[in-house]
Amino acid sequence: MQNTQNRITIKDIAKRANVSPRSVSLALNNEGRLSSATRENILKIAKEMDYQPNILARGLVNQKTYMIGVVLPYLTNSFFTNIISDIEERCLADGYDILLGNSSSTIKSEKGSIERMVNRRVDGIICCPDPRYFEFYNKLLGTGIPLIQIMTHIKGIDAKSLLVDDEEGGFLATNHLLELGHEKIGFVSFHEDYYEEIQLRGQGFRRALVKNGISLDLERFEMPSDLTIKGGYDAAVKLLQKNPDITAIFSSTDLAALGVIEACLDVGKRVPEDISVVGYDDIDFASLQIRYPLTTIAQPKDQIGALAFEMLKSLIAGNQPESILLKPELVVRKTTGQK
Amino acid sequence: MQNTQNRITIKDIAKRANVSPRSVSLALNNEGRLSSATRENILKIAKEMDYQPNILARGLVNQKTYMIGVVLPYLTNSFFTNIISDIEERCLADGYDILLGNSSSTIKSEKGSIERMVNRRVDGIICCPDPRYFEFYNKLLGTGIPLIQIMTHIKGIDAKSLLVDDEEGGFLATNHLLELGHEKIGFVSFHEDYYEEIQLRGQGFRRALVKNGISLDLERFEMPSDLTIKGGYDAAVKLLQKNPDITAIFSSTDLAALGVIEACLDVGKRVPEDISVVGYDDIDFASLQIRYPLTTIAQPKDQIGALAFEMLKSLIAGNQPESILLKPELVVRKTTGQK
DNA sequence: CATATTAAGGTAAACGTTATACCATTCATA
DNA sequence: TATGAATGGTATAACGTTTACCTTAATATG
Repeated sequence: MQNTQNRITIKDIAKRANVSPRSVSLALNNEGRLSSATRENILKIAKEMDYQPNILARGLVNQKTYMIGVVLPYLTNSFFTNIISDIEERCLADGYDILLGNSSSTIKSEKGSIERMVNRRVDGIICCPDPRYFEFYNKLLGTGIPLIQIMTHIKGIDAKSLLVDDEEGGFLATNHLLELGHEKIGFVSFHEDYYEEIQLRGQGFRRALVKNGISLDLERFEMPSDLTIKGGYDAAVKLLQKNPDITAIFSSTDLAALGVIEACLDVGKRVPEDISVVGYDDIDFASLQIRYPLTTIAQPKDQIGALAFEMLKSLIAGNQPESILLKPELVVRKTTGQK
Repeated sequence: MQNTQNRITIKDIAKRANVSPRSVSLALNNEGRLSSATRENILKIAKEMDYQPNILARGLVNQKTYMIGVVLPYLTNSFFTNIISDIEERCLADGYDILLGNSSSTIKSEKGSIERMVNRRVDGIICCPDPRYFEFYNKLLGTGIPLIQIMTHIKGIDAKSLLVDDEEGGFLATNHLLELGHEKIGFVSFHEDYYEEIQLRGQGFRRALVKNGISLDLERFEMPSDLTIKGGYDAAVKLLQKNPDITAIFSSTDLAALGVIEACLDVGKRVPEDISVVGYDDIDFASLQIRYPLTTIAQPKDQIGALAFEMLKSLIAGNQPESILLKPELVVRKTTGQK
């Protein structure tokens, strides 16, 4: 099948309307000085011929594509797809489109995605940068492309960020457990240290302990993990072995929390009667769990997409938006209870 | 901040290399007859200047954008995001990018998304069309744009489709229950009839009954629902009221199945000891359920994205790929058991 | 009535590529 | 020694818009 797409151009309309291409352009964009008679005639003909503007050509001369790049990890993670969905909604309203990129698999894919978007001359980029690529992003920003980093950020690069206060989140989670009377609390942390944000959750954990005058031997109560389900499971098993008197566990992600709960149940502990579990992220399935809907820290995900787009738009318009730090919220469901 | 993006063009390189722009183009695309000396020199300079091709300009002259549009409903549904993720992976390998569209909210958004993509001159579209928009799609296809419909299809339009055999899926689910000895089986159906695919699940359900010589009063055993969690919950409550002797329920989606299970547990039935539940889709949280991992029908989601892209590529290349009907699979987990 | 102003629209050049067509050389061949 | 092919390159015109800069005619101004 030949692609015989609608190739009506502005010139075709011009010919039919007996005017110059310029007049057609003016009429279509409702600009300039044209008699309303010609203007209306042109618009009528354009409609008749089912004219569709070629946005490429327009972009070429305007130096503006009305496309933004969105590069997030884990396109299958509902947390990120919620954000994309929100951004998309905002984009539409402003005539922007989203060029999608996935940074999850490899270094190559994150840098590759961004480079492709630059080549496509997107007007700006929203991304969740891997903190290890300082050099790359630093150079990228040197070219002046508007970029907003969300959820994570790279220290020292010249880009505004939209973050959620992970330290506060860690504090909220832990404080909730303390208020329920728990004192022996396990913490499932992340085994890599380059993501500052996730480490901050641990700082919040520690601050809450200190504030409540509780001192724990962190060598025993903190267990690093890759934060997958299996990772959470293994971490919980070890925590319970080391500390049989544990009555609560705070997991750095919901996914790992799932594993934690499985592990607790498998060793015969009831949740939350014998052991309370708090997750982090409020990922979709946290609320969708049958019988074990997860108590967790919710990121304000319904704001993130929209705010990020606003910031980017402002940047594109030449302004200097401020970085934003959003506050997380505790969502109490059924996996935590009184000690 | 001014956007001072990298605006090195082919002409800048030409000047530095003392050759014509044409030669630069040839060198960069590794075409034509150029002495290896000049070719290498050009490439070297291009690299030094950190040249990035302008894909817009290229697309304008080639009449090819190397972008494809992907328009799916529910960007937040992991089933669809898995597909997008797979398509994206394939795209990359072939130098394509994805322009994202969401058709979930309104008619306007589905048609709007597609129209925007056409204006952007995408090389092709993968979509999940709403069967009610026959006219729109029919006209669209008249323009010759390559389009592949996945998961759903519109009867009578000239577009190839990639579908999964929902009738077979319904059969598999029901047959599984019958093999476990269940005879009084409830069925949660979809309350709208325009999605032929979902109705087919019901046909498979009925075929399995007939094949096993079981006759049920479908007035009593089939319950229409909107297939949300709440819808599933309500449907199950009604089914159990009408038929206290029910020992199994087949739900047209996993989401509704979640509600079904909640309802069963709430009226004091154990799952699967007292009542077995089968879902449909194998959505992420089906396997992520703590204690209630769902027995369900899995769509071959790891194939769909890749196959759809291959079909589209073939179409773009001017070939006529065949429509494909994939087979679903039964995944037995923990919500079904012997009667 | 001469001149300035303005309304309405045209011409042609951009934007950054690639494609078509053509022009020089050089070198082997009859 | 013409002739033809191979080699290495260039000039120019697209692609579909927008825009800077003209032109013309009509109207206003004094």
